Amino acid sequence: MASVEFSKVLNFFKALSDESRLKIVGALASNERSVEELATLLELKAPTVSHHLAKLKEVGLVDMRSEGTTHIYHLVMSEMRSLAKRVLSLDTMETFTEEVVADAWERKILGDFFVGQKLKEIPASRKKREVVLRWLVERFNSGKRYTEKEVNAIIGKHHPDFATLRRELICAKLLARESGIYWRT
Amino acid sequence: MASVEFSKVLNFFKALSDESRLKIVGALASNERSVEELATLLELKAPTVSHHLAKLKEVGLVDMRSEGTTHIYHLVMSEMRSLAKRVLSLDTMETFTEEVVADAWERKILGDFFVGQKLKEIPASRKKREVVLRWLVERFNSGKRYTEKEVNAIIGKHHPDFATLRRELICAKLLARESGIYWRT
DNA sequence: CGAGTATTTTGATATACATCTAATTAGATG
DNA sequence: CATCTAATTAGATGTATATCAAAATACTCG
Repeated sequence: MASVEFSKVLNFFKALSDESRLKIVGALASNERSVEELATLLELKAPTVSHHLAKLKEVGLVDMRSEGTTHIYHLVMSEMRSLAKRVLSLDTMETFTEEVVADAWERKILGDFFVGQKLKEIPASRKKREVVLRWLVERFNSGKRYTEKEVNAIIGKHHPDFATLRRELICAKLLARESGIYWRT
Repeated sequence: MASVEFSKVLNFFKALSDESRLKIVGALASNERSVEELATLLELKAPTVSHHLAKLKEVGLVDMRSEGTTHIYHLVMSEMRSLAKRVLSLDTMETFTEEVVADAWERKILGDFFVGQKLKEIPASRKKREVVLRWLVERFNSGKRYTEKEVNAIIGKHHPDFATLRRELICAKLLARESGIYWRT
């Protein structure tokens, strides 16, 4: 379900969505610093800072080197940049909700409004109506030309009010008409 | 305390640090969508989605237009880009922990280890010792040259173990020495 | 090895907030 | 105006997690 890319970006945001952690990153931006040092700067206890640093380390935004018993943390700018760059990309974001799911809505609507081939009623909302219309227009062959009678017959198989639906199809630019002849756009 | 810049960036991260909201952004990346549509896509109830959209709108990442009773939301890419760009900047981050606070740590150490002008003990940790040494070197005039006896006397006013401290000052490159003569670097 | 210091881990507490249902508001339709 | 649909708001509940104190671990030095 959730791609690895998605989790990575989500964890990046989670890591930086805390006031203390963002301040830690700020403090490390100018200098590497020890835990106690950060605790003093942020007016927090050492265990709290340690906890935050662990989270930042988990997503690779900071790293540590030991000097005696002192642990000195520093930013990993490459990771910072790489993640921020990814966020900038529309392409990346689009993958967050997979295309498969993209039709879930339409399928639901069709399920709601159809019993077999019969349209129960014409949806009131424009969005839903559009889904039904796109389904309807599939009953027509691309390229083929239809008289109004033929159009009415085809639509009529699915709902009695063929006139309204025909008009809607034109309005939605799914069908085109010229001097009594209809065709798919 | 917290600059407006800081809050802006923090709220940006907070807004995107939730799985559902990140998916919403993903869904809106390819298309504008209604509340109900998003609810179907994410398998959430409409009120939940509404709640998330309100948060995203608050930070300016999405905006809305009404069409009948339907509210259609869309991404505000300019805001997205502007905020993400800001995050990339080291300069921005450095302002998160203000410079004023930057000395808090050093002041605390000095308070901990000094009683008046007297150094209670030489800090064991390198970091703390360095702070004390930087304070000590301030007792010397820049440019002036000192004999070892003079150096010992000055340091001796603050702590009996002038020999250790003198060596440390050299080692930390705060004082320089050549043929028995010392000066500030 | 024993004492001291820096850090981390553990456990407890409190707050923030994602989610849901139910109730309300607002627009459209007949 | 009554009704229907879409959205939002209010209220309730459960989960996640920031924080701290206390205990455990790791390293240094005499």
